[in-house]
Amino acid sequence: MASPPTSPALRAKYDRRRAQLVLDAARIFARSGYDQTSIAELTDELELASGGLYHYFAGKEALLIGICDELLEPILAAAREIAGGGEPAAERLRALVRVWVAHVVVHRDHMLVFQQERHVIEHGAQWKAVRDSRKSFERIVEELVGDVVHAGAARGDRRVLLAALLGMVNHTAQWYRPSGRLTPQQLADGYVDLLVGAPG
Amino acid sequence: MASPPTSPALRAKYDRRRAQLVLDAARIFARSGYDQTSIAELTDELELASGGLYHYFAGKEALLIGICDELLEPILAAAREIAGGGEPAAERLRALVRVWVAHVVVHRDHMLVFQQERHVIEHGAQWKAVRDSRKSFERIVEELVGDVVHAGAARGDRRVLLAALLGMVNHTAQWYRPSGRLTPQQLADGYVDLLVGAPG
DNA sequence: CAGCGTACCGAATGACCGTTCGGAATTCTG
DNA sequence: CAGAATTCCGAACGGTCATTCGGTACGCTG
Repeated sequence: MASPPTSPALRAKYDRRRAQLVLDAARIFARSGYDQTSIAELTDELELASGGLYHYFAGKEALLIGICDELLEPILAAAREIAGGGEPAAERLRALVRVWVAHVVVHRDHMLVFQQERHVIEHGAQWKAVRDSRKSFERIVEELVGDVVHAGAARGDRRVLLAALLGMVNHTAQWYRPSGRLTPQQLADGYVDLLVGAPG
Repeated sequence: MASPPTSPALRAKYDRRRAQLVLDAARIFARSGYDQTSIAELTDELELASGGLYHYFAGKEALLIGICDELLEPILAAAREIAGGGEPAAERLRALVRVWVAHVVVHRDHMLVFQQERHVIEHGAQWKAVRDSRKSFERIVEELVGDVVHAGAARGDRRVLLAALLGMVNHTAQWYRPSGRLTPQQLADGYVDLLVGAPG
């Protein structure tokens, strides 16, 4: 991999190009699989020669790390902000699930790749940062669910509620299509209503 | 791949050996990834020379098909039986989720491999049978959820309920460990209680 | 405009991988 | 026990893959 440009203007352009490549790669990997997609196929679709890719990434795995970073970092920051607010726990939970579901819907490709390559992420040495981000996010959700339970607003065991919530939202990437009739917010509210008690 | 033995006694032994290999392969693939695991690594752990594997399987992909079959066929049969019973819809749903969660817990490795290789299964030509099984199962769940909604026992939109249920149960494979404090049945009941209305 | 950093190219390379196959060893069968 | 079927071996093969690197063209900077 070449070093990024030194001048700030060129550096910004380099970063933008790099981020776009990550975005496109996520789409391709989500459709065809990370391992099953060769560098040749990938660069064909990216309209880049195989060597050109290595101008931006140290290797194929660096692309994967880029995809995970684009996925995890924004939602982790949003979650910290929302969970730390002063509103009642049930309201914070609803707000978090709303932005979370919206994030999953927008980053569907990233999610699919992330889930596909779960075992690499869980075991590889250079994946610690990604694992930590994921764990931090889940801990925020866990605490928030605990708060809701403690406030008496929840409908079940906190471990079950947490597992159910993580499952519902993560699974959304597998089936949700923006062309459907449910908006992300309706979906998020539907999920939260299952957890916190509301009229059937 | 060699033909299976003709004599019934030997055929049974052959089938048992084959099933055991599928089981062990599921564990190895779940841990290390289907694509990232070479035949050499796989056969090392199976304590079988690389050539020996091809006595039982036409190729690496046949192993994957075996894993999916072991996963889908029993639960599909059970689902048909339960969903077709005469009990009230909510009871049938609870019964189904109980055996489903138990099945997921026992076949955790199969589930992880199945989810990992989602895109292969969704797109490959020789995967139609597996896709159909999966689709059949989900349709049974979908109809049963619809029945529960129709009976007035459910707590939300039927599309949301279906997505939530599929998400919760499938996601269980990602985190559940038999050494934990929740039994599969407690977990299943917890999931169902979220959907059908019960005291908070 | 000079020259230099940046962006990209694409053939070459070496490693690895799934599969094959001839044969050895073992187990069944009559 | 003889012959046949079965089970397994493991080196060899052809193909594919990620990565490298010397080189070219472009565009920014001074």
